[in-house]
Amino acid sequence: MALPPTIAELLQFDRASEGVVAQGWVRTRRDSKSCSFIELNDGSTARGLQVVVDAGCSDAALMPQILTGASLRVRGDLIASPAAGQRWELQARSLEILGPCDAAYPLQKKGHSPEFLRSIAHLRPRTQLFGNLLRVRSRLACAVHEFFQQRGFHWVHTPIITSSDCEGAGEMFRLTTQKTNEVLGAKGDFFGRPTYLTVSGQLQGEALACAMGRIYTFGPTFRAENSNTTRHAAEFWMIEPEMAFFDLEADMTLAEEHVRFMASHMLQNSTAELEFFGRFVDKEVQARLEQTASQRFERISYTDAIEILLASGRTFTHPVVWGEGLQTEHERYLAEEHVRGPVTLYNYPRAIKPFYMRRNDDGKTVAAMDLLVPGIGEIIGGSQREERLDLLLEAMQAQGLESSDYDWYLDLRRHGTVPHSGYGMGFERLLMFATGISNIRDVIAFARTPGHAFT
RNA sequence: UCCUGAGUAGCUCAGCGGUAGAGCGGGUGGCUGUUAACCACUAGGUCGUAGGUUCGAACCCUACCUCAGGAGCCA
Repeated sequence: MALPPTIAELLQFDRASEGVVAQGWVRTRRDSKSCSFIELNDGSTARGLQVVVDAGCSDAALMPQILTGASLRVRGDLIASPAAGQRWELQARSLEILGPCDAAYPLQKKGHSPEFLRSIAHLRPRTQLFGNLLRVRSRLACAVHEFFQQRGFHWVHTPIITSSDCEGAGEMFRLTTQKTNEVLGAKGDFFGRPTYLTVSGQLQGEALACAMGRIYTFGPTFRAENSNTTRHAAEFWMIEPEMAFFDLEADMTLAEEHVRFMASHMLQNSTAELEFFGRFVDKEVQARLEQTASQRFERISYTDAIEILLASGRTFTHPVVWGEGLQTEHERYLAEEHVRGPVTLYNYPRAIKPFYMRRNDDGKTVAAMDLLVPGIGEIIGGSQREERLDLLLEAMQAQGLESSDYDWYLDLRRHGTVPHSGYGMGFERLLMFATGISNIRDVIAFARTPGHAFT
């Protein structure tokens, strides 16, 4: 038995066709003396199907009940549209209301504010904005796999439940079956030790890379930071490649190729969605993607970046000092004004970076890199990992970490250690870059941020 | 968590000391192969909550709640 066709499939027909069935939700209805026009959408495509119901149609009497939001099944003939605006339209023979929709339906034909749409997360997927976003999200997720699969990477699955309480990436959500007053990780607790939701699959990813060569993870990640910004969520999807025999140079090259690949993919495969985002969300989005897809990325060492900032003649709110982290205003200046495009910063001071990053020969810096894009800021953060046991132990000690907590991780350096590198890319941040949507809460269907875990 | 701003009709907002308004959406009628259609009429609001100032508060003051933007942290 054939699958019911989507509207996207109907619109791709190359000839008129009698007796087709279309199903979907009503976006708008317009009445004329001789007929009514219904725009029907089923999520398969940005443009809906125009259904024409002649006044003489046996089901024309249903028209007053066909309000925005109602779900319909329409049988009719797909014909070339005599009017401008669409190639095909469906001349209805019969209509069936699958689910009526009353006047309390909150979505209208007009645009809504993102804040209002967030309050109806279960209905906002029916808007054009979210339909377009969710289709892009799906395609770009596949594109991530294409990118890595073409380059000999293996997709691995690192655990979501983790027992290392210090993966070096922020506050963690505790996971327990204990009742309120019992101790996390006590004897009766499920795992018999404290467990958390993962903040990064990197450490396990290193173990897998030191066997499989090139691997990547792509899955949910959890951070319990009380961050209230347009770029942070408590639950987000992260892509973390980890490569044996890659130094920082190769790591940066891969990261740049990755961003460029995603930009090209968006331009080639999501043209209808991109046009929508360019019209209603961000006029610059297409130009930015084209620039990213074609331009060579700049690379600037941290030390040179400090020089550039000092020479800029700008007064920044936060002082520019070698050894301090770069503030958002500094990163914005570098990406948006100095380079005017994507830029990779590398070789950061040792003191401000985690223990696992590889110490450079100067003794002062580590082989770390951040890839910044205009408008979003950091989209990728990565490093070459410290593969030398003695230096790794030294770095752990300097940061007050207990080496016995990382025994299995240190073991990788004891048994056939190799130079290796990796990075993390925030998938939602990539989507923000690809669509121009400026708030992370609007690129994930059901966003989790501090105080918000509804739906 | 800190700083700033905002909460008025289902939605987007105007009103900023003197009897609550518009557009959209809903209803009714009209017009038109329409394209976020158009025209007329109509229903719809304890002005975030609780106090206070005043003859009188949506408007001024205080506290709280909620939301947004910026910062920190980062992906």
